[in-house]
Amino acid sequence: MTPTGFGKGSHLHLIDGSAFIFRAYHALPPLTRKSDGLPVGAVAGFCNMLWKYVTDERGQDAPTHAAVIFDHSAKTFRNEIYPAYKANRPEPPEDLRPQFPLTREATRAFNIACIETEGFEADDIIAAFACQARDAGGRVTIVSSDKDLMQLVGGGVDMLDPIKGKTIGPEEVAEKFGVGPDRVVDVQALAGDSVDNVPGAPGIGIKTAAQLINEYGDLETLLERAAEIKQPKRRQTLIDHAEQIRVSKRLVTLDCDTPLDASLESLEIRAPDPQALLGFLADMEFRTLTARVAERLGAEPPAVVSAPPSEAPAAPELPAIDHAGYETVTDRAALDAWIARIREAGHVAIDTETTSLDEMQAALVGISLAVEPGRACYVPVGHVQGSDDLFGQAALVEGQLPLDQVLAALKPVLEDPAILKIGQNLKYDWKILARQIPELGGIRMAPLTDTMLMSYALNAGSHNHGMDELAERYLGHRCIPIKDLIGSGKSQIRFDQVPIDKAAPYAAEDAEITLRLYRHFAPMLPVEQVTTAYEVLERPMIPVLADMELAGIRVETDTLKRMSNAFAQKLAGLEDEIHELAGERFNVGSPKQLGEILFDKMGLAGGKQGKTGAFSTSADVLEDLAAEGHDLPARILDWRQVAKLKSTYTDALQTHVDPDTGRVHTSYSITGAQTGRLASTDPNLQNIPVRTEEGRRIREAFVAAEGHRLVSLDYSQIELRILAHVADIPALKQAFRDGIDIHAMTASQMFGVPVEGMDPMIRRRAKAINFGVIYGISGFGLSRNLRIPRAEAQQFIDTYFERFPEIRAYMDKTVADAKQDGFVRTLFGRRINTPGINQSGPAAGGARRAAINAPIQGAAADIIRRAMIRMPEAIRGLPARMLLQVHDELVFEVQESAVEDLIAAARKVMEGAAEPAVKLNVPLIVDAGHGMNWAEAH
DNA sequence: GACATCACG
DNA sequence: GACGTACGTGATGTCC
Repeated sequence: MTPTGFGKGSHLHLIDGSAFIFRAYHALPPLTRKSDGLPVGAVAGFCNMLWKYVTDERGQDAPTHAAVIFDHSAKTFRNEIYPAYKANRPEPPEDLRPQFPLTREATRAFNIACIETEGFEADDIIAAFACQARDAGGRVTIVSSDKDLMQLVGGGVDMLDPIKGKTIGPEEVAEKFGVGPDRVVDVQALAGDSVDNVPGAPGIGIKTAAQLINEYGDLETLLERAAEIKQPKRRQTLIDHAEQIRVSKRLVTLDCDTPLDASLESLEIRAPDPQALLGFLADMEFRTLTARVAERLGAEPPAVVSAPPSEAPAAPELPAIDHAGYETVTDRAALDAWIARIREAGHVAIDTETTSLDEMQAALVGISLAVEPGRACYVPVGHVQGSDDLFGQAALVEGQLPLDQVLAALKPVLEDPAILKIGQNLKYDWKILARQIPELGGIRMAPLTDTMLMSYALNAGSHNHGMDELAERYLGHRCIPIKDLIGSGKSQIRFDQVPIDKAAPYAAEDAEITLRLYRHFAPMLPVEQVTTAYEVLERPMIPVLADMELAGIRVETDTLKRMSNAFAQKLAGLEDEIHELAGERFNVGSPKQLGEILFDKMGLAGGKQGKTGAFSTSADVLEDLAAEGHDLPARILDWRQVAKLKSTYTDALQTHVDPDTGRVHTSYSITGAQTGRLASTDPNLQNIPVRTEEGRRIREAFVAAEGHRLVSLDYSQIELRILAHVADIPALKQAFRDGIDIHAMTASQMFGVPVEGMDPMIRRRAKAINFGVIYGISGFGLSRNLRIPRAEAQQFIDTYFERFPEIRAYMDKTVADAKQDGFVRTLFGRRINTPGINQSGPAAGGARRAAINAPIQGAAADIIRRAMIRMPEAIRGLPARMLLQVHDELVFEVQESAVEDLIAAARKVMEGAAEPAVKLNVPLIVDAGHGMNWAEAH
């Protein structure tokens, strides 16, 4: 294509390549090329971003010219002006360095101009191109969100934040810097920049700088007239540091005269050469992207081979996932042949299809099996046709093997201790099969291994662990969406209504994918040193949780109904009162309408909040208003509390009582929380009210069966005890050994007051700090929690760290480890990835705090898991069942006569649960209670 | 489906 | 000086 010149009507995009790379690196988990282990995560992210950029629809706004600009070397002319410039930039991570040249290659593969010049920063090159293009009468868009480039905005130049998709024009720049783009460098010169090590004026930030520049017009005028400044400290700073400020300005000012190796014309947009682009992507072994690009370009995708290192024996090429080797089993001979295959292989990947996600209600529709990649079968047993009859039953499709015959044939295999059952979220299938053929005692599958739990042991913190996501991520395969079979929304059908020929490929694929995931993950466990965590903390949870869920807990619907009625009356009364106070009727449940009434109509203080610009009406805000004596917010708080209790608890809980068992059967997610905690859903039984008297009464509806009692045992202060152990804090450890009130001890040490006769207020503050520390405390957070001034909160924290210096050391070490390794570990070896830890900016704080919290919360989760896994054996012979787990509490149902025996046995297991893996140097203490219902037992 | 809110440890 | 600010969850109702 011949260059056609650059001028009016032309539109140049300048892409900040380095920003793309770092963004890609930190956004993605470490990824290596399969064949040789070359790190390619950042290249993958970079290519995905470029591809998204290239394929974005822009219509009229489409660029005519484009270039990606990179930094070439660390030393530039700025180091001659100021040697310390960018001196405190950390070295790029080890696994990122080899990826820099690959990103240049990627850019060329996309056929976009790739620009870098020795000795010049990307920002200056961008500036020079932008100035030239602007002077030639064209438009320029800088694709970056770097604030250092904002000085270039205006006169046909704007910016585009590639992540948020937001255009940055003069207004946005003014919003950020408080001055127009032409004065941005003046503000930056004054404020300096800690990241780039630009000194600026000490004690002056962007706000103050903008105020000064707006007052005096520009930096030179300001420095000349510095003597007129009223604030003495500020005046002296500017006078003393005038030279440093001028140097800073030279550092932040981008150079439009930077020499350029390429002409504007040469940046004209060119279509990529499919061969070159696909060749590069295949070489990088990016399966998904290669396929996507090939499809879009209408080209044949090249084979993506991850050849193993040449010295290793070649692994057999796996057949493609193409559904060709799938079989539908409809006769006894075929089923027996599959059972023989399973026996010979010694393992089987299994998946069940059912009519419902609720395992208590679900009926079995079919079973799929796989023993080797490329080959799987589906055994339909419950597909129906036609509509339901009067009893809600439809006719079975002809030709399916009888359900009971299939189950009776499979039971010996599924329970055979020599045959490994491989599944994805096996707890689901385990529960389904346990409920079948009750006359034969159900099917209790064993031994088990679970690809979802393997992924969790390896990758907790990096991503979720559902099959579709794992298949796409690790096998480069997109599964058939369930929506294609059952639809969605109102027209959704049950799986048993799906025709067998449509169901078979879907179901068989699930078994095959599971098998392939197993082959992928299993060898990684020892390499990543998570085998023990998987074997000890994950895998054994499956039957334990399945039995708890199947047991359920008895809930009295009548009690809930009575409460619902009482709440309804109370709500109606409160609503009348609220409308009266507001002077109009409105939806009390709408924060939007409430905000308008409180803050617009009544004019109460409490400005706008949040990114949506809406008023916050959260309990925090309303409590402050109520404390000032306003009645309306106080009534709203009352209404909210009752409404929550009614809707989430007394109403919703009734719908979860199983009609067959009269009990509520929650479902625990083993991989739902990043730290190793369980999560409870449908319904969530881990957040039943307890903190208020009115809420706690809901627990009265959770009752023991006839002749039984509920027993609750909970760990006392387990997270603080773990902190005392891992951070090795002598004062804390001693206090726990002596069994004294830990918060009172903390207060006594911090404020120098005796524990005896302590002011409850002081103790409350110490308690808040003790908890705050576990969460990665900040002065701001503590001040808000305690409603005290920030300075005071900060003072407490400083005193705390002074008194317990080991805590600071532990936190620093945890964060340093996370930064180096990309993960943290609990005492018991559980690994939690910390992908955001090396980010910069506001997100970094959150990642840092999460990294500090994870080993503590995670170790507590490990301990109770260890107790739960040992519990069935420890209480065998007692007429008792474990029903619920609430993070640090276990709830049992036991015959009246055995209450004390159960408490003794369970307490022994819980208090000794860390051992023998870890010998804690603080005692674990378990408190116990019992009663007719959960309120009494807790 | 996003957001705000609030229940728990 | 400024940034944004306690950790981990799930369910509900409103509003677009």
